[in-house]
Amino acid sequence: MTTVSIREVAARAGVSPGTVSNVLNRPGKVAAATRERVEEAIRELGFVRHGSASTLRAGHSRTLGLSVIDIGNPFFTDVAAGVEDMASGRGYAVILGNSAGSRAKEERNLRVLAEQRVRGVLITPTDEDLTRLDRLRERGTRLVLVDHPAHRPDQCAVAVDDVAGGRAAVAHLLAGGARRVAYVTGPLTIRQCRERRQGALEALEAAGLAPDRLQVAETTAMTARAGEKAAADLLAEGLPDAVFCANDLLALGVLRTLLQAGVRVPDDVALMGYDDIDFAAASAVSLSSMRQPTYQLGRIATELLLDECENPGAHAHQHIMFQPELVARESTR
Amino acid sequence: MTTVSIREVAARAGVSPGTVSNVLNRPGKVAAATRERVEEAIRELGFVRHGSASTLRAGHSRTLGLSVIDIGNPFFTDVAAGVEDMASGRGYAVILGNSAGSRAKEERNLRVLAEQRVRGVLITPTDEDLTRLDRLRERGTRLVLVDHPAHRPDQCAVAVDDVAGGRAAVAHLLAGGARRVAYVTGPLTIRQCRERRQGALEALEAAGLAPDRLQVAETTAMTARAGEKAAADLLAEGLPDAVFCANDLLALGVLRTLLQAGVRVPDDVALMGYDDIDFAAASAVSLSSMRQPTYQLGRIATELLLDECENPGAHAHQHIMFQPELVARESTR
DNA sequence: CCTCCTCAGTAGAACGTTTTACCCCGCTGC
DNA sequence: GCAGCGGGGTAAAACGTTCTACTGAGGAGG
Repeated sequence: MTTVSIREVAARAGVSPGTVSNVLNRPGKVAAATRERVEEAIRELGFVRHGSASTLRAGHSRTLGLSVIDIGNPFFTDVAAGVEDMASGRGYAVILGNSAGSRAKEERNLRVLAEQRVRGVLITPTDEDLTRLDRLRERGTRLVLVDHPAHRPDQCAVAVDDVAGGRAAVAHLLAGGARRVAYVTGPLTIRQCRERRQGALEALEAAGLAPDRLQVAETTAMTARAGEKAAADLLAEGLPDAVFCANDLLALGVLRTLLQAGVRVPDDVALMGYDDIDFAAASAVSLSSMRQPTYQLGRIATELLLDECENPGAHAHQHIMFQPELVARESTR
Repeated sequence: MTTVSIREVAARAGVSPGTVSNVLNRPGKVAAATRERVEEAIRELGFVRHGSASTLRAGHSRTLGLSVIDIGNPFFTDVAAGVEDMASGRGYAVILGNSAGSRAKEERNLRVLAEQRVRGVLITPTDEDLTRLDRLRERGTRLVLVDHPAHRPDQCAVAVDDVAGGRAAVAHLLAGGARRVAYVTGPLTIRQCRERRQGALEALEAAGLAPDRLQVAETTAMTARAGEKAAADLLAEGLPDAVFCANDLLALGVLRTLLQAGVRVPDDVALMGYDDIDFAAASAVSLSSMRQPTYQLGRIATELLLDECENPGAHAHQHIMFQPELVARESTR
């Protein structure tokens, strides 16, 4: 219970508290002999630096905030794993916030992060109104957008080209012979969903087909359960030649429902997901999907953020855009 | 950049800093009129409490630590979702640590949590040596074990009965006619893996079969990839009647490899997983599994932890043990 | 009229670091 | 012999809260 402070370490090592602080933060500035004495005292007393005191005085912490849309989605856990690896390798802690697609929850999480005075924030925003993010930046919190393009030049962002992804996915379905395609998507307030639709439309146009060949089915969540519901609706309304889903969770739900209804995939209906989560390859009919470099996304975003935090002068803002990759499996054979 | 402090709020509202603090922490102690003046000043200035200063002075923070074994495993993300919901509902932030099964990484994460002076820690330990946890406790950090039974009475723990789970799983396989069972498991240093094996052996014994009917295949990780490798080995050595996997990720890997090799599941080999992750039901052959109340696990553990933190006097330590539930699907028909 | 209480609020000392300004000492160069 | 310098260290003032002890003001009770 009694927590040992820098002062006691100093007393034991026969130096001043300032020197202990130097050993902790700028070991080079301390003579080798004294440094060893201090380090020994630290070990003997089991001293652990009080992060809050340090943050308070130094004006910045060694924690990052990570705000994601759905922690249950393997896409985001892969991103989170990348973030966590990079951050903890550099001695930073990560505070996780799950906005669960709700803007209110996202705001609550950002508030918590602001109170904690995190050094920087990695965020996949739930919607397009990024002014509240500017407010954070004004208060000195660095920000990197993840899986979202930059909304202003003086900012880092790491994203994947969703229009290209949607285009490639639907082009693939059309190449397989489909002429009527359903797009099962999460809320169109989500940028990714809109852009993938945009790409889908471009693919139709490139094939000389009218835009109304794309039948849009919007769900309220991007989960397998929502996918099941959407598939049930499709069954009731009449099936298209192919279904393109805005992510793999939706696609797995669609797949499950279609198979249960005796629909053959891909013979009756071809199916494409998005994200290429690990489970896509293991599903009942293995799922074609658009692969994204998720883990890399997390790592690189974190690297940019830490660079911006630690070398504010030299830092050059970057807008990185990855290209997704088509992975064709049974569901579109 | 210039951060507004409690002092400026006080000046604007024409009160002392102490009163502002009271408005923040004990609104009841302040007359309604003054409180409103203060709240207005807070709004106008965009004041956000400095969490570190608060922690430093008050002696405890409003953050919890969560240390899990594998953030890529849906089992743990479900737990994490439960933790996050409960914690953020009560105004706490969650610092996430992924030990990735490595003890060294777990220790590094715990160190970070100690520095942050988190109010309490939720942890699924990577191994059985819990003395380092006692060290945390001595320093005043409350601790709740998640998916692990308590190692001492003065401590809360929320777990699921793994011996019963292993027993039920293998009993189910034996009831289906299997006489030789392979147990594909992660490192046996992990308690869950050992106890499920124990249960498996008990099931054999109850059926009057010798323990050597259980062929143990130990992998280095509990991932789909490790499962694929284990299945390849089984194929080389000669297949058993049934395979019981220590978790669903392993089982999905095993399934994928078996099917690719032309083995029919369940006709040639029956297969059981563990955890009943969402994806188990959607796999090529839908997977029988042992369901655990994951989200509840996270919620309840957090509730116990917060109770212990906030009412240290009244708190009664609890050892909660859930029972897993058998979910039979195609892979064991 | 005096004492005692409660209510509402204040002043000021913590909390454990980091940082700034400064000191001392021995050495170098002239 | 002395100015100048740099290495190694110290003292003390912050940082923004919370908390403890205290002050007045207004009643209530005797």
